Amino acid sequence: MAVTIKDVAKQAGVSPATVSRVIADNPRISSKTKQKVREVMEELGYFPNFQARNLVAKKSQTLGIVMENSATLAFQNPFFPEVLRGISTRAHGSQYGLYLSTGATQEEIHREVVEMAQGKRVDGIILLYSKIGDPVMEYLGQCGLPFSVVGRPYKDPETVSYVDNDNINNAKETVEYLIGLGHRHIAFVGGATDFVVSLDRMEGYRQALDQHDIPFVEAYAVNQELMQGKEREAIRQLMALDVPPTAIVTHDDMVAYEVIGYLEDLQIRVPEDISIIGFNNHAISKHLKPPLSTVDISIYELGLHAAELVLEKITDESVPPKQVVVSSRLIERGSCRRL
Amino acid sequence: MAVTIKDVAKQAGVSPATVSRVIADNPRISSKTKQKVREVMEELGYFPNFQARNLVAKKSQTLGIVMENSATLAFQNPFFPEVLRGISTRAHGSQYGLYLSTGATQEEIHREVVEMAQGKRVDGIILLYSKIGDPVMEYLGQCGLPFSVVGRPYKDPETVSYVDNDNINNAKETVEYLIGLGHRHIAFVGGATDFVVSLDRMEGYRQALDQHDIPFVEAYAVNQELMQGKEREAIRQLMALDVPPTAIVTHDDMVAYEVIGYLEDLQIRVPEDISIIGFNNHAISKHLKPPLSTVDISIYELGLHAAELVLEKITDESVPPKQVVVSSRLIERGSCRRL
DNA sequence: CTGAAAGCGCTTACAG
DNA sequence: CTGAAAGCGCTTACAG
Repeated sequence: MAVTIKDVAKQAGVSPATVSRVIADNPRISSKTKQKVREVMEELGYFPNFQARNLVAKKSQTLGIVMENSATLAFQNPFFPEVLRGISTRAHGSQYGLYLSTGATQEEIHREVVEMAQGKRVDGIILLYSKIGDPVMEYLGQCGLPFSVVGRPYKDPETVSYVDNDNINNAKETVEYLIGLGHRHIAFVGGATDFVVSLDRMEGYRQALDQHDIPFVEAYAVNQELMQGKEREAIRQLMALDVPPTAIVTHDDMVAYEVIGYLEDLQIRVPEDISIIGFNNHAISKHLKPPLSTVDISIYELGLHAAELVLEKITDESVPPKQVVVSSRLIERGSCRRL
Repeated sequence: MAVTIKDVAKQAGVSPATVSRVIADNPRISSKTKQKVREVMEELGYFPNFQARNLVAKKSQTLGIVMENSATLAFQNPFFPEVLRGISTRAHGSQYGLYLSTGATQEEIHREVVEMAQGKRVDGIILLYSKIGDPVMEYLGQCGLPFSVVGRPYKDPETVSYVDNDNINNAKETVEYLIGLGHRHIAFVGGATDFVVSLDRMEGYRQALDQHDIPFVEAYAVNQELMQGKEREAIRQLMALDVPPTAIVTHDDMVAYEVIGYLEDLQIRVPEDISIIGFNNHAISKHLKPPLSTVDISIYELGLHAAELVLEKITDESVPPKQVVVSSRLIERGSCRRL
């Protein structure tokens, strides 16, 4: 059996209550007693039982991390480890542990979150994505548990603490960068349209076109739903248009790599024949040929702030919801050319 | 306050013990009572408190994941999310949760592991790396907590449950593949030499050379310690040798990308002037130009088995240590050419 | 400055 | 088939 507070108490000739106070470094305990108890703890190899401690303290010193695991997408993308690194760093600084959701479907995730919250497994939750009509976000909003979101909530964003990039502006500036290079026929390959980030980037794309009096061409705007897994065919069709685009903005570097591959198969060269720009600045993007121009979104910072936001809420429930915008920057490399 | 077992008991007109038994689906409870209790649970929105339940059950239904976080390396590498996906899938299947270590230094990690184990925070641990003289592994071996390792332990491997690739053979076959293409001057860019996987791959490299009567050239074998962060310079020196290599094996795809970049700066083309092969088959490697030949090590499977192994140990402490070898395969793409 | 007692929310022999 | 009681390992008013 593991050594408990009672064993220490007996050995040190004090009461369990005193041992408990020594652990908490209660100032009302004499330093002699503290020292004695600490020696015994050392000697017996005592370690506090978290379950017991958390049960009475009504907290867990743990943050729940909820991610989209469906289709293994979140895991494939380097976004996840990097945001986790940010969260981990901040959580560790406040002695918080990390508990990961493992569910694959939306239902499983939802159930897990309810269990985490109701079962008092975690003191707060970080939601790593924001999608439209998400029951998980809905539940979090109601249940009262502190939480933060990476990404702007679709509904009532001002009522929740979240961290995000200015995705609309990012996309806008990205498109304007291409316009500045002389492009007028710019396509956009977006992500799943139930994610807010996808909507925002599409919105920025449209805004940029609008402001520069470039008509929005339906066929230039592609997204995951439209492609239905047939990315190759979608790109083929895009390039087979009467007026094919001279530049493509993709919502993620990984997608950019794929698109570049499809284009090559069509004997279309980047950047000679077409310019490509990505998003998220993966670690390998600079090693590509041509090196991929992209938008760095400071993923690590997103994680850091997400953790900071929940931790704030946990420390003081009454703190009003807070929104943090993390800066992004366009990184020019070799995948776009001036027309 | 959250609703407890007592509230349910009162409302249902039974004792708390009965409610507890209904939760556990104890067969000795009449189905009428069960139904009634379940209705009340539903009605009141009851959820069991994990802390309390775990305290008495002396288990946590949680697996601890311990990773190397130093220098942010583990996080950058796609290995981590993929192995986590495997673990997550298996753990979820057995209703186990995942608890992540957050420490950055070896000392912090060690302390965390001791806390996880002694504090009964987790029922078992998966160690995501194997290095020489690792105090964490040492501790795990002694403390009696079920654990498994991704990677062969350096000391007494037969006494611990681990999953690994046959790294020696992988490297050997990789080198032999290059020999088969007519290469005789083959360099090896390895990882940190305190990781067992690095040693193994180096060993396989030497074995292949030996068996084909190719002398081992000291200057051809580079590793992380030797380079000391000056990878570019190391590659320059390598190529400036009197007899420069005609092929380079790198211990990870990410390293291969970098090396390719440095080579290009030296006006050395891949695969025309030199062949390159990587390890671990990152998702983007196929999109590179040239597409990177590499060794796929079934990372997802590694995670799956690692979880399986701890879970086995947790279910039955007496089960003997088990070793699983996960298959790997060389993927020929465009980065190597026949001499 | 320290201890006895109650209690956190649950489970599980022990009775009946 | 069900309940009363003890207990998991800790913390924290309440006394003194």
